[in-house]
Amino acid sequence: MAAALAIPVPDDTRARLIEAAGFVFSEQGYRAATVRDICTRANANVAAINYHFRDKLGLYVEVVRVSTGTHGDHDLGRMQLDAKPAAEALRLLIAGMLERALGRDRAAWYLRIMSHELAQPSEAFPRVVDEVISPNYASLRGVLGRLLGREPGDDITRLCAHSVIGQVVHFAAARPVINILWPAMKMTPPQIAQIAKHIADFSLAGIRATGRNIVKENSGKRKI
Amino acid sequence: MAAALAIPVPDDTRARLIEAAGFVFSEQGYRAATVRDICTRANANVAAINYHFRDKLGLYVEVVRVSTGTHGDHDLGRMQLDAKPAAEALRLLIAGMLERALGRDRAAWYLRIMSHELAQPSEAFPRVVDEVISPNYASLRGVLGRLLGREPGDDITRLCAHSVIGQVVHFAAARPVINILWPAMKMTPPQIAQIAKHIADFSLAGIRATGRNIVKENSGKRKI
DNA sequence: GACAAATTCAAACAGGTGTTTTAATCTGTT
DNA sequence: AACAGATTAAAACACCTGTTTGAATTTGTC
Repeated sequence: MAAALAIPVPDDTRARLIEAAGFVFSEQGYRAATVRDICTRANANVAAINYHFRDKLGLYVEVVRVSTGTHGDHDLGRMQLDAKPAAEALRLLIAGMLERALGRDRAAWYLRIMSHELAQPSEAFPRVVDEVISPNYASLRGVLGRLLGREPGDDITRLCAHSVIGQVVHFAAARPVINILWPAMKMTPPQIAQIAKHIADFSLAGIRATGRNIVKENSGKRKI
Repeated sequence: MAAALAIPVPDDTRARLIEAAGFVFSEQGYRAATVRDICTRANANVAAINYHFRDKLGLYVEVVRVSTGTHGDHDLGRMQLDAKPAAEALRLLIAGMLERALGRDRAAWYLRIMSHELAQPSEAFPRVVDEVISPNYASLRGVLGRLLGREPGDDITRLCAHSVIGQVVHFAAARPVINILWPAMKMTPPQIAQIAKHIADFSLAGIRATGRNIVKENSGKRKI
């Protein structure tokens, strides 16, 4: 936590480029971001990107690698989700994703870049899905499977997983709209915690009801 | 309904441009779409856009205007939501949004363009929010307010509204990722109906639990 | 200090973008 | 048929994109 504040402006060009690129890519997405903008913010020459990362895409995958390596599924792994009650694990997962997504530091890059990939897949899309989205999706399905008493691969489990992801991603990605529609919502830390609590409460009720209804309707296994 | 199928390829250039632009804008967003691509699909000259709509932005706002005028909040108004039980109204709202968003015809433009605006606001963003998003947001909050026994402007009502919107938008916008993570989900009409039912069940349970929990925690009015 | 490698820099490149221009063509009216 | 206006067409425009070039500068090593 303190370390992030201790390295506001790295001294070597390569690190400065990653820092600036992480911000710009997470703000505008891969395609809309321009190398000139990134280089200006990094106090570097236009040719620096091509020298250090071969091309724009090379810089992008490096940013993705860095942001997931430091704050991605490794973090989720360290949470030791399996050792906790499923409901507690879900609350931690949601709060963790939301805080990272709405923060201003490097930890925020990861989910914002993902939401841009959702809206407009880049050339690195297959790789991003495989290395980042897929494992996190699996973790979430694991927790939800325990809550539902179903397999992680079950259709019901998957539907619930997407309901949770959709809420988190929406609060992270739709901030410009929310600022206009709901001016009182300033996304301050306590407000973020409140949102996380809401999503968790809302989702846990939805998950429990979904499990109950499905069982009620059809007491066997059900496929869509 | 039948009328939409009766006009697959309009004969005059202006209409063909709107048709092609609606598809391209909803697929790629305002910025990533190119006028040359649109004109090629419309069998029109590159200069046609500037002649008929002044510039690219003029064509865009016209597409937005058309898609909301024919299938936007007017449709929601025609649903006569107030005359129905709140839970029923919510189910209709969700199913309506999802079908329009995942369809292939002009009705799909509207929500897809909105999701692109969320990820990357265009120059027309304030206008789009005012004329399209805001009224639909109000309709949804009205229904949710009835379910929760709260004002449409209440913080709890707003949180629930965003939970519903987030789920719908996610299933509409994240289709490329879902195709990879969940190959069995082909988004066929029956599957879309199943998703709509899931979101409605999930959300109704979440809404009821949210109302209950808030009242339980604090029996007065509560502000975040 | 001298040399070689690594790094930075300004400039230019090729390709794509939205837009404008100017002439050609079509359309409807007298 | 002839004219005037509306529409289309090809070409060029100015600007921005990512990338490359080749020289200047810095850095590390003997």
